[in-house]
Amino acid sequence: MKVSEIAKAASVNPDTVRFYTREGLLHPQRNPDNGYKHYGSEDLTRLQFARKARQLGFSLAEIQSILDQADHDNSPCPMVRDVFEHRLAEVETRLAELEALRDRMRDAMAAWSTMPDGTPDGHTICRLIEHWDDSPERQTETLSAKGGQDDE
Amino acid sequence: MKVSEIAKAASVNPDTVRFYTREGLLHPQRNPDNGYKHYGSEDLTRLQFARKARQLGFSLAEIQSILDQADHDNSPCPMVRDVFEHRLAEVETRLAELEALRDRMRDAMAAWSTMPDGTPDGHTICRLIEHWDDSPERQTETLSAKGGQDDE
DNA sequence: CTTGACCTGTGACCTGCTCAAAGGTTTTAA
DNA sequence: TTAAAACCTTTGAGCAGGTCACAGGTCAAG
Repeated sequence: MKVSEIAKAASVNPDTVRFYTREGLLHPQRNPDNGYKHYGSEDLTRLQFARKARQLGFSLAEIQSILDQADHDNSPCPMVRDVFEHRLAEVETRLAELEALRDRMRDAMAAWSTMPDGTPDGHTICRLIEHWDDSPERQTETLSAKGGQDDE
Repeated sequence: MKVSEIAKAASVNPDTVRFYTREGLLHPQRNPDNGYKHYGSEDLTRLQFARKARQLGFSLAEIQSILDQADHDNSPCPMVRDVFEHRLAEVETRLAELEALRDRMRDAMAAWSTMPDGTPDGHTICRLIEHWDDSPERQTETLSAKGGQDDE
C-alpha cells in the first residue's frame, strides 16, 4: 500500500501516516525504483492500533513503547500494563473533574435562565468562573449574590 | 505586584504570567525607573479567572473575548453565553466518551486479572486496543478469544 | 561591592498533527 | 504520444498553550 492507500484504509490524513512514519511508528519498505514508501498489512494494524490508542489518551511515545514491546514479545512487558493502569487512573480523575464541571455549568445555565433580568452580563459570568472552586453548593448563591464586594 | 508575586498569588508559573501579558490578557503598568511590569489586583482577578476558565476548557481567545466584554460591560454580550453553552455541550460529549472509555478499560483490566496465564503480553493488549470500537458487549469475548486469526 | 535573586525581551522547544512548497513519478484521457 | 492531473518525495512552517533558556539589566543583603 502507498501512503494514501493506508491512510484511507485507516481513515486518517496521509500526512499523519507520514508523520507516524517519521516518528518511527510505521516501518514501510522502499520501492527502489521511485523511492515510494510501501506499507504492509502489519503497518496498517499498527496504524489502526495507534489511532485507537490515541483516542484512549495514550501518547505517541507510549504507543511506540507498547508497539516495540509487542514486536519482540519475548518479554512479558509489565510496563505495558503499567501504562494502561496509569492511563485508567488518569481517565478516572479527568472524568470526575469533568462531571463536577458539567454539574456546575448546568447549574449556572439554569440559574441564568431563571434570573429576573434574563441576560447575564460579563461580570456575572466572570464572578461565576472566578469562584468556580468555592464549595459547589454555594454556586447559585454566588450567582444571585452578585452585589458583593468589588475588587477595585 | 511584580511578575513573580502575581504568579505566586495565582499559583502559576511566572512565564505563564508573561505569556498572558504578551497575549494581552493582563495589562500591567510599567515602572518607568526600571521597566518592570507592575500588576494590580484587577490583573490578579483576571489571571485567576483565566486559569479557572482554562480548566473549564475555554481557549485563551475565548477568555480574552469574555474579559474584553466584561471590561466595558455596557454590552449584554450574548456571545459570552454562547461560548459557555457551546463549552457545556463539548464537556458533555467528552464526558460520554470518557465514560465509555473508562468502562472498556475497567473491563480490560478485570479480564486480564482473571486470565489463566495472569500477565498479558503485548499482543493481548494490542489486540484489545485494536478492536476497541467493536461493539462494547464483545470486549471480554474479544479478550478471551485470543486464539483468533493472526496478522503475520 | 559583590553575590544572588529577581527583572527584561527574545526566541527555541514540546505534542500531535496539518498544510504548503518544490520537485519527481505515475496515471489518465484526449 | 503527450499533456495534465494526481499522486509521491522531503523539508519546513504553523497551530495552542505554555515552558524553559539565554543574555543582560536591577535590586536587596551582607
